[in-house]
Amino acid sequence: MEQGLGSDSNPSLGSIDKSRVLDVRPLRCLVPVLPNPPGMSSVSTPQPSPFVCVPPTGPFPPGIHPFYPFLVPNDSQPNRNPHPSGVSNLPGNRAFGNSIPAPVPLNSFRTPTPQANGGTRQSERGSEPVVLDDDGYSDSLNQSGQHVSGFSVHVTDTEDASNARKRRGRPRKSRVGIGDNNPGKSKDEHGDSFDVESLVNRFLTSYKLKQFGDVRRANGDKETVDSILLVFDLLRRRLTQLEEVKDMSPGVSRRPDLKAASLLMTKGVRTNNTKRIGHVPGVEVGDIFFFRMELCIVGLHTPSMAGIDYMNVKITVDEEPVAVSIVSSGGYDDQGDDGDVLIYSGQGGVQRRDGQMFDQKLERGNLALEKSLHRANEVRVIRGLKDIAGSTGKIYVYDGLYKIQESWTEKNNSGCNVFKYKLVRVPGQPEAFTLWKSIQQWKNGTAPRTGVILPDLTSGAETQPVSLVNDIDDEKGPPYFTYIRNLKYAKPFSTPKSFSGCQCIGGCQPGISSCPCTQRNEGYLPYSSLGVLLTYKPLIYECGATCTCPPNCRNRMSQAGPKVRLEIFKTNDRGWGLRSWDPIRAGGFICEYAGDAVDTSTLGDTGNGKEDNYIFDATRYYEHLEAVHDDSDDSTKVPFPLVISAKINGNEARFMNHSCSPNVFWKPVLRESTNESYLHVAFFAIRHIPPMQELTFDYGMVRPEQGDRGRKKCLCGSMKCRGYFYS
DNA sequence: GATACTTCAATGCG
DNA sequence: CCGCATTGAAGTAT
Repeated sequence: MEQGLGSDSNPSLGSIDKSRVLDVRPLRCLVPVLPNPPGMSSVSTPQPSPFVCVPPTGPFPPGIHPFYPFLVPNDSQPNRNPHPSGVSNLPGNRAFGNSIPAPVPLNSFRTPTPQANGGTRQSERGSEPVVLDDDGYSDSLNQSGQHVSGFSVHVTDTEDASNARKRRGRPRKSRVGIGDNNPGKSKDEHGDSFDVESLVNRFLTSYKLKQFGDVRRANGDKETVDSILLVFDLLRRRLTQLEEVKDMSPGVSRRPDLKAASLLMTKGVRTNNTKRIGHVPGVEVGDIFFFRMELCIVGLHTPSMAGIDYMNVKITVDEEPVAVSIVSSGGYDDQGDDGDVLIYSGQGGVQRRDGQMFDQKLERGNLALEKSLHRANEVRVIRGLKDIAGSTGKIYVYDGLYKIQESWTEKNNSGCNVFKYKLVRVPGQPEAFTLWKSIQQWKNGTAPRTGVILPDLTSGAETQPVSLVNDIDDEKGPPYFTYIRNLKYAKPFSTPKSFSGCQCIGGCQPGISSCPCTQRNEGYLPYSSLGVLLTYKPLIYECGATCTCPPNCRNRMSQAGPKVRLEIFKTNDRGWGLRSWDPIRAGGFICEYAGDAVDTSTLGDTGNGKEDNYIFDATRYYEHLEAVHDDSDDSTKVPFPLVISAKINGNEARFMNHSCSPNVFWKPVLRESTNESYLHVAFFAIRHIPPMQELTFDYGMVRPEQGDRGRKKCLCGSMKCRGYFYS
């Protein structure tokens, strides 16, 4: 099938377009020279360049297009390349046979600690030294050891802020005040701009992103990356909620993702701003994303649409483009089913207006990939997959570093030349994309999940099975308990005045102001259509027994049970734990805490008697995980006396372990009917959670009057670990 | 420095 | 559930 035209790996093919092949011809052994990487001059680490400066010498070899400014150095060049992996005999160099000296990878900035990405996913430690001030802000240190801080949001001289000024001066359709022709003005009349602007500021304060120096913008760390992604998605969800109640005026597209990113970027809130080859600090192999803009604001892949990201690297006098990352998500005819191998198509060759095809050219990203091939540089690979949960939309998986092994051109269906690049994953990295493939096989039955003790703990009670797995030792399972779907009450939590419920046909919809359930939630539905939490309110009002809407109403999210495929598994050192085969996006519903509601008036008597390790206590002190809530209703911060025991009856939530750096939080949910109302506890993802990452939440601190009962040593291993927790 | 151009998005409609 | 048109924003190139 494949034409193999102009293939480096198939030089024997005769009838090919020679002129085209010429352009693809490998660059010959360029010696990397990197005295001072661009963009780093002001903040560079005081580290001498390991590279040797070799000026261009000699004539161009015959056949080499003069496009390349470099020449073949003589063979006595010293090789002080610090890169660990010896690079030689790359198939891509076959066209030049054995006379090619080993290509030397071009390093730009070294990721401060490659370990941050090479270690296990469990590690939550940051990759850069961070110093805590008195004020608690984690500022980086500059070269002379001084704190770099004092970034003022409105007036700075940073590149980002000046860009922001430029943008502000020019009217843009995408500004947040929808339909507002004077962005930044008339905030009184356009409530949205004011609300959103103050909301952003509140987020930035809460997540310590206001003190945001150039250093932190240039180089990220885990905490910074997490915070930025967190704020991005909180903003995006709130904007979604605000927009979905409005009528769609034709010609205006709803892009909360772009708006959220734009709001952050105009304030200079982004990180890993300086491009680099190799890993990006704060982003781990296996991390997942749901929007291209997320990749952009954390510096993993900066183009908002294009598939190839590259940077110009200075070699003596000239510059040379080198690829830093690619996104493979189905836009072209890539082949990546082999897991660790990816055949990536070059860019271009299609007119976006009319879809007309033509030959791809060796320019831009294609040229950068070609250079990276002959430099033997590593390229970050992000794999885009279809999001199974939401039929629309994609998931982007950071699959780590690859090396380009060879390149060639092919004819596509229209007979036009397309560049192809064969990338092979650098060994020794944590499993990422291949794990997704394994899970897919577990699901469709083509490969067994090892260590399964019980395929479905719920016995079909839930729409998704919950399996019990132990693939590390002989333990046959936790002590016996009865699976129940919901929290059980001996008596109603409270009796409301009178709540007749809604009559929404086909489920509650946004923007229906007459819906009593919408009214209870102050005008907005608390969940998106995909089951993602949109509201910041401290209490969610779901539809209850007297509502006539169907069970799949989106305001019955926690009643419907888990939508992700959960697994109870044996951990290394913390007993049994909970994790998900499916990715969970930030704000995504996971499950409720089922069990028996404990009569708190008698808790003191019974609690001392026997050990109960399956207690959920909502009366404890919990840190503000979201750190924000609408200031309109402080009154609804309910200190409700709910205690649940899941010792005898319970669901998968009873296996969720504690962590001082959790990825899950809980929120109270009220389900009301005419005469009774019941309070429940629902769990949601704090951030995007990749498959098979353990789900944990903060068990909270007991109040002083509760004593030290249940205090245990914490093994969560996070950087912020308190050292203990209360079971 | 402004402006044009390119681009493996994301959405909503028919 | 798809194909299609539409609106987009960042970064690079001019």
